[in-house]
Amino acid sequence: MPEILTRSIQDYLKHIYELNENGSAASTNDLAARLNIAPASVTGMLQKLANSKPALVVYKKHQGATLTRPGEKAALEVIRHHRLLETFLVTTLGYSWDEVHCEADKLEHVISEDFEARMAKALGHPTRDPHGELIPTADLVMPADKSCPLASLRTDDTATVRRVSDDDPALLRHLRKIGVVPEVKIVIKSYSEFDGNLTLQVEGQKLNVVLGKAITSQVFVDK
Amino acid sequence: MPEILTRSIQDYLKHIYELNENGSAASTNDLAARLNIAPASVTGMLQKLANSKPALVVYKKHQGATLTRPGEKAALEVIRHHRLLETFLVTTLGYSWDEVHCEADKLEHVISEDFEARMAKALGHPTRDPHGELIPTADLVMPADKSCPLASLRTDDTATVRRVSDDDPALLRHLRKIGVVPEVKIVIKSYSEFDGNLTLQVEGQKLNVVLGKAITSQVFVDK
DNA sequence: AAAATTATTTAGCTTTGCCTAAATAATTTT
DNA sequence: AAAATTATTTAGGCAAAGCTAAATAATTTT
Repeated sequence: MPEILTRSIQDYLKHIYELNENGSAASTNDLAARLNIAPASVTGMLQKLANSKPALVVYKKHQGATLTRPGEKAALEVIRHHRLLETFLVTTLGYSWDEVHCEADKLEHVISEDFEARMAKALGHPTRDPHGELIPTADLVMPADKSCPLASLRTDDTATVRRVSDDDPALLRHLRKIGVVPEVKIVIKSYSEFDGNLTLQVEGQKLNVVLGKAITSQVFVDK
Repeated sequence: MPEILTRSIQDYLKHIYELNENGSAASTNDLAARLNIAPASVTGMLQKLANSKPALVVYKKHQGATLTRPGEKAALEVIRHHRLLETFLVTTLGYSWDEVHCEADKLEHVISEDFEARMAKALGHPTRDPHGELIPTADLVMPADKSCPLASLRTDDTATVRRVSDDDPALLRHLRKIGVVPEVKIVIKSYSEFDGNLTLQVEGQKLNVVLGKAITSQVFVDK
C-alpha cells in the first residue's frame, strides 16, 4: 500500500541496498544496528515493505531482506540525492568531506527532482561524490565498481585509491591528513600477517604510513 | 514538554507569526486554512503548544493564539531559514522567484545552523529575499518594516516597491512580466473608487498598467 | 431577544513508526 | 544430540499529528 515513500521507508531501502551490496540479504539485526532502532521494529517494517504493492523488498522470516526492482530504484534515488548533495555542499558551501554526511542524510529525503537536476547540472553531472563513491545516474543505474579493499593488497602491489567509507568523520579527517584520498596512487611496501597492518607509500607524501585493518578495510582501490 | 520542535510545530509557529503580524491573534480557522488541516486539529496543537514548557504560544479558548518570546524566536528561526533558502536557490541554482517557495518550505525544517550560516556568508549576509521580504538577523531579530500596501496609495503618489507576497507563483510570474519587482519606482496615475483599481506607471516600462485589489493588496511599497 | 449561522472545542478514532517483554527459531558450543 | 547462545518474531503499547462527528460558544441576522 505505500507508494508513499516516507523518510523512514527511504532510509530502510537505502540501508538494505548497502547491505545487499556485499552479496547477502540484509539481516534484521544489521539493519537495526544501522538504523539505530530495535530489531523488533525492523521486523515490522520489513513485513510492511514486503506486503506493499508494489513490494519493495523480498522478505522471508529469519532470512533477511532483498530489494525488488521497485525497491532498488527507490533506494538508488535516495543514494543519488545523498551523493549529489555531498558534492554540492563541498563545492558550493565549502564544507569539508568529513562534514557533509549528516547534512546530506537529512536533505536527501526532502529535495525535489528539480533540485536534484539543478544540482547535477551545476556540478557538471559528476560521477563520484567527494569520498569517491559512485553516483547513480539520473535514470537510476548504479555504475559498475571494480574497486577492492585496500586490506586485500600485499607487498609490492600498486593501486589507485578510488573511494573511502564516508560514515566516520574522524577517519575521514585522518585520511585527508595522511593524503589517502581518491585518485591518489599508492605502493604497498610491506604487510604484517599478524595484525594485518599494511605499510604504504602514498603519492605526494614524504613518509610511508602504517595502516591497520580498521582503516584498510574502509579504503577501496583499483589495481 | 516539547523543546523538540517538530516540523509540524515549526509550521504552526511560522504561520502564527505571520497571522500575528497584522496585529491580531491567530484564529483556529485561519491557521487551519493556512496549514490545510481541520480546525479541530489546530485546537489540539494550540493546547499542546500553550501547555509546553516553555510555553510557545499564549492561547485562550475562542480567542486565538499569540506567540510567547520563545515561540517567536523559534518562528523567526524558521522564517530566516526560509528566506535565506529562497535567496540561495535563486542565486546558486538559478531558480526563478516563483519556483522557490515550495522547495524552501520543505528545506527550512531540515537544514542545520551550520548550513544557515554558510548560506548567509556565501550570499553576503542579505537583508531581503528575492521577493523583498526582510530576513530576520542571525540573532533572530526581525528588522523594522515601514512599507504599506500598494492598495493604500492614491493618484499622484510615488513610491518604491519593497516586497511582494510570495505564496502565489502565478501572481509572481505576472508581476515579473509587468515589471513590478522590488526596488522599482512607481507613480500612481489614477484610482477608481468603484473597484479599487489603480493605474500606475512602472519605472522602465513603456505602458501604464491597471491593477485590481487582488494584486495591489499583495504588493508593499515605501513612499 | 430569539433564531440562525459561524467558529471553536471535545471526544473518540486512525496511521506511522517506534518501543519492550516474551516467545520462538536458528546456530553454536559442549 | 543436548544445552546454551544468539537472532528474530510476536504481541501489546505509546506518542505524534492528523481525522470526523457532535457539542458548545460566539456572532450575526431577523
